Order: sequence, then structure tokens, then C-alpha cells
Amino acid sequence: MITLGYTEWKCADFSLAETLECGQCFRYEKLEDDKYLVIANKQVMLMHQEDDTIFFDTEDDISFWKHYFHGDCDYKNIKDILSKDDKVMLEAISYCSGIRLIRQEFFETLMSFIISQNNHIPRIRKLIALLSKTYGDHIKNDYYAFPTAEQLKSVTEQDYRDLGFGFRGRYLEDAVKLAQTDDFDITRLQNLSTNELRTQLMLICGVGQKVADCILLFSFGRYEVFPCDVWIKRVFSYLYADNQELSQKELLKQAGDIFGEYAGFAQQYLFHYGRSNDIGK
DNA sequence: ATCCAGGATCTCC
DNA sequence: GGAGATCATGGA
Repeated sequence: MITLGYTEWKCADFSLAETLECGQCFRYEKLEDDKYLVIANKQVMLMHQEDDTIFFDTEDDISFWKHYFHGDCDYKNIKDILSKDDKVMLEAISYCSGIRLIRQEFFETLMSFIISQNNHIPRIRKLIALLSKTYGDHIKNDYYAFPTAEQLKSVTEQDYRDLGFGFRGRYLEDAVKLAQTDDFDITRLQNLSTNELRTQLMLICGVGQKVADCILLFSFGRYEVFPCDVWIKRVFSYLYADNQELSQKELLKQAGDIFGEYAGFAQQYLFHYGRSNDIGK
């Protein structure tokens, strides 16, 4: 394949590496020369970064990718607000100041974070790639689009188990079934309040509050939610609660009081900073 | 080898 | 409605 040229995108407050590798997204590969291959929107895109410019290996329109990487959001303003009078957050943000919250497709996010529960990130990525290769559309080389709910409609719990999804097979089957009902019509979901949407998502067997909150944050742009997983429990307790163990309810209340409408951004900075430095472990 | 993972559910009380 | 066991699997 002959590469005709790149399309450049200059974007401040953006690190491609941090954004892809901070745990919010599972469909990328790091290649040599610090180039990244990202699969989304039924396409495989090669990209790399030089200073504050991203180079996309295409001459086509890249408006999808600008939207995908939350290009219309002023991160400097958010970081200033979060780090004002908060030395802990200032430290976390300086560690990974280029994280952006990726806008991911709903069904893929739903399935991916069901798969994520009680699982390691490298294995999550492997299972998602396997699911895509088994049921998704071929794109090119060994890359496959994430399957649609329609493509998964007759896949059974046992099929998932045979592929290595373990106890999550039952959850995945239920998620596909419900995702195809009118109640899960994407336009209807988008018009729900955050609390209504969370309640709706948690009707799926296998979707608890943490998975629902990841979907709210990564797919519906509900930036006030604060997904609370084992790492956030450790990191937040250590950095903000004098290392005392907080119940999830108490932690969410405190995080909401401190970070307000930008809690989701704060969560990403804390998660990546804490996990990369083994904070609280 | 043994522990544990971007949890949720089920089963007790 | 809160604590504890259980769930599959493989990476570290």
C-alpha cells in the first residue's frame, strides 16, 4: 500500500500516548517509532504525534477523529479549575497533562467494560480483539471492527465461554439482548438524565454502577461521573482521605464534592497517575 | 506457584 | 441493605 500523505491536526493539551494508554480505550496498538494504530468507526487508522501536532495516515477528512479525541473541549480551562487550590490534583495533572477523554461508541463501550470486570487490561484487550475477529467485519490485515449487536444476536453464553470470556458470557448475552430493544435506542438514551441513564444501563445483568459509570463517561459524555474501581479506591483513599478505607458511597460523595462537574476528568488523571506509580498499593 | 484483576451477583443475615 | 463467597481465566 502506498501512502500518499498525512493529514495534520494541531491540538493543544493532547498526548496521543497518554490518551490511548490510560486505560479508557482497548482498541489500539503501539507500533515502532511511537506510532499508534487505532481501530474505531470500522476503520484502522495509523497516527503519530510530533509536538502538538497529530499526523493521521490518510488524506481523507478526519472530522471523525477530531470528535473521537474530544477536540472541541478546552482542557486547559478544566485543568486550571481542577488544580486550583488542590496540590494533589496539580501533581496528578502534571504527570499526565495530555489525557483526553475519548468519545467511544455505545455498544462497544458497553461490551468492553462488561469484559473489563475482574480482569487485567492486557487480557481485556486480547478478549476484545478475539471477539472482533470472531464476529466483526474484516477491515484489513488482521484487524476487525467491533461486532454490532445484530452480528452478536445469536451468540450464546456457551459460545462466549468457549472463547474464554468465563462467567462474563451470561452478561454479554444479556447485554446484546437488551441492547436490541427499543428501550436502548441510542437517541432515547441520550435524552435521559444521568441518573435515569445509569438506572437504565444497570438493568443489564452484569452492569453494576462502575461499569455503568464508565459507559456514562466514555460514551455519553457525562463528565460529572466518577467511575470507582479498585485503583480509584486505593488512590483516592491514599491521596484524599488520609489512607482510610472509604465505602464506595462515601468515596463518591467526597469526590463529587471536591471535583463537581469535572469529576470524570479528575478520575482519569488520578487513575493513570495512581496506577502508573503504584500509589496506595 | 499463588495472587489478583478498571466487578457484579447471589446468598446469607 | 451490608458483609462475604463465588465466578473463569491467564498475566504477573
